[in-house]
Amino acid sequence: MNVSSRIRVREDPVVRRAQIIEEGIRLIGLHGYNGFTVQALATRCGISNAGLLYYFGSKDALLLAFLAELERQDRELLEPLVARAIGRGDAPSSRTVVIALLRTVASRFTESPALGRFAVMLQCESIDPSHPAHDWFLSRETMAFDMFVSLVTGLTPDPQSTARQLVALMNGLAQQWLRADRPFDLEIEWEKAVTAILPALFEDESDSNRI
Amino acid sequence: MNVSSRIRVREDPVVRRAQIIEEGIRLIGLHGYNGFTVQALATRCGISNAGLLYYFGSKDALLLAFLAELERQDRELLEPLVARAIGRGDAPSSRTVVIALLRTVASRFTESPALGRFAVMLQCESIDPSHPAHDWFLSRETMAFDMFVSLVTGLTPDPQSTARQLVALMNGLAQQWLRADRPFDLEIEWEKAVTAILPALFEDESDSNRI
DNA sequence: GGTGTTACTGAATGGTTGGTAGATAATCAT
DNA sequence: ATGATTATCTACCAACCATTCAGTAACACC
Repeated sequence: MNVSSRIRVREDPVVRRAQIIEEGIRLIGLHGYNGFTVQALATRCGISNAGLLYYFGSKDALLLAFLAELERQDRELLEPLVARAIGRGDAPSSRTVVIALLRTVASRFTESPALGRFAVMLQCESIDPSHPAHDWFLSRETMAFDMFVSLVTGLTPDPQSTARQLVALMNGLAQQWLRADRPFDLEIEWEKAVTAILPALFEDESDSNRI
Repeated sequence: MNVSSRIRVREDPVVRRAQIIEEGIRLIGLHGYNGFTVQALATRCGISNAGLLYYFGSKDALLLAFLAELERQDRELLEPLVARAIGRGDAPSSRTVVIALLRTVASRFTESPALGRFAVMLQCESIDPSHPAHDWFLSRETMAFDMFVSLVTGLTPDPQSTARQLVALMNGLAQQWLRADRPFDLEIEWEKAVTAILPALFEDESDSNRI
């Protein structure tokens, strides 16, 4: 099955790159890295196999580009909030900022499900130490964990465990939501879960740093 | 790379089947169904490609056998507890039985990590509707969810959400534990998490069915 | 020790994979 | 128009994939 049945279109390289990355993230989110083929991505972009590899020389290079895009979007969305929430690292974070940050963590999924699915899928697939994204996700998870720890410090007696629980909950809920037999509202369920795990966050009393 | 360099060994079919299933679960737990090859499994079992398929005629048939084994072990471990915990469905479950059941859910992982890894891996990979295990895991998750709902009813004001949170937590914690950069004690963390999500379960007051 | 059953092998199947080389056509600068 | 650049194509490759089939050797029983 070749592409020549259609007229050859020559796309602006910037646009094509963006298209490849977007569709690639969609495909890997669906089938994982192992279940994903260069051919399938090329077809979906309306170009040939070789045409695709003209931009990204190999399957691994494609994966790296997708991961970079994930990191870029993450940073773009979270960085300002994290900066405000963690601040100098000493001062306790303002509760409203923590709440905003936690909300954002969930809305990332509802606002771009394809990227969320991509992250969930690869994070699981890359448990395998020989997976090309293993190290990447290892460091990503470590960073996320540390971020959560400093976020909940002062709001819970055991920040390590609470942080771990929050990370676990977000992943687990997202996975349920993606399978979505009888779909549910992810943001509402996430808020309920955070309330259960971190009740101090929503208490009205002004003696905030107790517990 | 063929097998003939060694003397041909003829194994008891029952033993060989068990070996194939065990090693297969190990391999899929590592690389997922898509990243797993019939050749690799055969090699690891010390037989040829064709020798493997003499037992299970196709890659899909292998997967079904592995899933059946997962279900078998699950049932063997959980069924007596579930029966005691749910009972007739009307009577509220005794708290000690619920606690025991929740503990078992976690110790499954620590006691046979390979099977746990297999379940986690496939559950994620099978989010894809075209994955051969998609339907299987859909019904499995539904059943687990319903089980948890009837388990926590009477112990929490919102059984649906609490059940969802417990399922999410178990999956999320297990995934963190499997990646295990700085490993942690899964059973302890699970107990902490359950305590946070379901505090009524561990309260000493005897007016158990409140909240 | 011969015979039957069956666990297993080697070799070959056709299809798919990621990747390469050289040709070609669309666009741009002049 | 013309020529240079480059995005994309066709054609091809070797490796790998799951699966098939005709044999072969290990064992059980007599």
